[in-house]
Amino acid sequence: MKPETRKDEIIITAARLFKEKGYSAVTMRDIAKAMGIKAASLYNHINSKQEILSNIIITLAEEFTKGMKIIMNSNNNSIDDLKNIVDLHVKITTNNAFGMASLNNDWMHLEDKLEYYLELRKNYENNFRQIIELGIKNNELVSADTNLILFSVLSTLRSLYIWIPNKEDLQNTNLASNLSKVLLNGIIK
Amino acid sequence: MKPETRKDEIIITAARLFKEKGYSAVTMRDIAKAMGIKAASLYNHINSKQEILSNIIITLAEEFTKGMKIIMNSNNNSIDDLKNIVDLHVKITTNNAFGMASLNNDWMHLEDKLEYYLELRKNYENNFRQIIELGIKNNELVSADTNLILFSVLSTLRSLYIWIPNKEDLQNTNLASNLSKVLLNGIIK
DNA sequence: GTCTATAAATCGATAGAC
DNA sequence: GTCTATCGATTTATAGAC
Repeated sequence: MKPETRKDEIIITAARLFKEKGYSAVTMRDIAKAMGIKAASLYNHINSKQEILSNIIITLAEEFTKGMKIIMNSNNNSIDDLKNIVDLHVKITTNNAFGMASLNNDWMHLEDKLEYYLELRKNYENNFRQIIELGIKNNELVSADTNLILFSVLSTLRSLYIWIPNKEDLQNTNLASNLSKVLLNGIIK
Repeated sequence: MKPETRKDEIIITAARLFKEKGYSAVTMRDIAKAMGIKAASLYNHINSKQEILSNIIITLAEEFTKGMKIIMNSNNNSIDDLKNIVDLHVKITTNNAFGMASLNNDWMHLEDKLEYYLELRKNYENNFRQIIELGIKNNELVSADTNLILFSVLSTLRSLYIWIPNKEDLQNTNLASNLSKVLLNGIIK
């Protein structure tokens, strides 16, 4: 996420602050101060605080939608589909960990784009669930409750934005493949 | 979490609203309105909005600390320790899912109690890590990266508050034991 | 224990100069 | 593209009547 326009710069700065304190607790003055300008100047590039949030979240939600579409259209087995989903989350989160915080925690503050976001999220979860169900049907996955598996795996993937920035803790090299192993095979020897 | 005093009632109402929109986006008027009174009346029972948040979060953090202490003092093997940790999270979250949202998402808005909270969380994670490390050392757990296992399991447990209230999705009966199976044994057949 | 009224600070956003 | 100045609305919290 390199800023190419002044608008991008605002969005990236805002995403970083939103991650620290959440959308509602960050003021336009906070964003401006972090950029070394005054709050009024922001409005020469964006129309509202809401537009910043909307841009952060919808951009990411559409990336996930696009990635999931490719996975659904492949002819892989369920295990490989799941590995590709892990890859997708690691890749998007590594590229924009700050924005992922807004996607996870501030989507309810969307206004115009709230319904659209909820639609994208619903479709994503339904596709994810479909992959799990097919895996169970084909005897590739254990026959545990589908929603329990979905919840367990997706919770970990959605929390990646908290851990990925700490490069000391989690070596990013092969993070996706190591995470897939833990999620798929468990942790018992 | 049954309200016994008027103060409890305020805290429980606030926790429900904090879960929906986050601490910063909920006003004292919102809380009062949900209780059918005026905002000024709240101050006859609590001293500040901050005190409400602090009460919600610290109560829960101390419950986890207490539960972890019991687990650490038991002489179980690592697998049973992990199962007991899952039980602990399911139990506390089932009892107070709304409050868990604040614990996870609004801890950074703590003021006086922020340091204390961070201390409790650090100790909890260190104990958790110790259990995992011992499990790896004793050949009970796979020798994956300790922090990766900690991250993966803890992320799922911390997200329980989102899913547990949807009783349709996740049957709460045996949730803890089914979740332990998925987390420990994975999902591959 | 709840109310009305209001203080003091801060919010998002706009107008207009440079 | 950034600034100063400011508007109107909203925030937490208090004072004092009932």
